[in-house]
Amino acid sequence: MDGSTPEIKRGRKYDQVIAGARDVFLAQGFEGASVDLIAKEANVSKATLYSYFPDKRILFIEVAKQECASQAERALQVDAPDVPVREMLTTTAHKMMELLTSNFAQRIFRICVAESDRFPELGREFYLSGPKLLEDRLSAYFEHACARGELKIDDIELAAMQFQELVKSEIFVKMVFNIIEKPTKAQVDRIIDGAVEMFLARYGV
Amino acid sequence: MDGSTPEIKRGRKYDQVIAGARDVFLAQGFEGASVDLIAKEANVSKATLYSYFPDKRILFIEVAKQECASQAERALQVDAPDVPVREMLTTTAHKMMELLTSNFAQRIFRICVAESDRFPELGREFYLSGPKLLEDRLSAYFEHACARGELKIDDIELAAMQFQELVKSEIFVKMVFNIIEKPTKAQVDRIIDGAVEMFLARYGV
DNA sequence: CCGAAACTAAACTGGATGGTCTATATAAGC
DNA sequence: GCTTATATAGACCATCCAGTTTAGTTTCGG
Repeated sequence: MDGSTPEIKRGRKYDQVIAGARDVFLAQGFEGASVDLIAKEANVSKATLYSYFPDKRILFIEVAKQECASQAERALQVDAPDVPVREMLTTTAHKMMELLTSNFAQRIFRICVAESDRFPELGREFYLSGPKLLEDRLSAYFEHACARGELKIDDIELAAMQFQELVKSEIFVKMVFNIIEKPTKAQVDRIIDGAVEMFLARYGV
Repeated sequence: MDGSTPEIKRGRKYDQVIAGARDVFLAQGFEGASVDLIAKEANVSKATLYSYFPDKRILFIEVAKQECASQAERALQVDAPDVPVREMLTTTAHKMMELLTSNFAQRIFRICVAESDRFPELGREFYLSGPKLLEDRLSAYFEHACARGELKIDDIELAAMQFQELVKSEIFVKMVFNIIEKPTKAQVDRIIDGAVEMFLARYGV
């Protein structure tokens, strides 16, 4: 989307390095990923890698930030403001669920949680490009819906967060902790219907 | 509580080892904690430590499991079945919030998330002694309240999970990702009141 | 086609760490 | 006081890994 990554770049194999690093970090986490493996995976020599990035940490946060930003944008679209509320909530919830249950989201979530002590800016990045982004989009929609008289909400931000949490409910937690592998369609529908119903009971007109 | 830990134990400095290991693992995670440091922290020689536990992994899951089990029991009490619903929801939410925002909970959550791939049983343990335990207790209460006619719930388990998620909403996430250090009283009240209100709007009579 | 810039493979350094081993010391029961 | 079980310090080993260096090779603009 932005054509060129600003700061530390130079040289033609930059993209290979990033791609290789992404794969390895995603699969193994920060500690687990060895620079040798990243270099091999990227089909690049270690020296080249180190000519781009002064050290492993910087490579890591570069990759992680990039990944957070790109993925969320893709998946967290919210319907146009004029779609009826129930429909909008349902489709948004399904999109969320798709993302939440993806292998990718699970992995990056785990890494961000684990490393957000060592890399404070990483936690922040994840939050902004995930939960916060969606909150903003939902808020914008809710604003319209309130104006239209379809919803009645005092604290719009709160409502947006609540909806997110309701959708995450159970399934995400169970997946993170390896209780289930993938939810069945029935499980998903139960959670989503429950979330929509609850939301409308509270904020519907 | 149980007097003696069953399997791998032998020798009189066992408790010291566990205590030292708990401190170090909690502060540093699995990889970050070196066995030398644990031994030093426990005032025990490395040889002694290895005479109790065949390796670091086993020491780790022993400690982690123990910690999951003990802490949750303490904090996740739910009011007696005859307390009015609104009151019960509010006090339970406050207890949850206390636990969720504690340094301890943050640390162990992070560790369990990070390591539940490497140690599948750990994730399971955490889930059972945390979210699942509370779900069961809430469910039991809700059952009574339904019978009493104070609530009307079809899917009680779902309701219990939903309430938990609503309480966790925003604050827990923000803390995990280092957006905020500790919530203010105002923030807490906003979330909890919002959760209770929403729950009652959906399931109140 | 030449020369600089980018890249490469692989050896190497230095440091950390899990786990073992040995030789010694304390403590308790007899 | 002697025996046995347990604990101790710390040296030691093998492994792994981040990061550097070197000596040689590819790529590509001019």
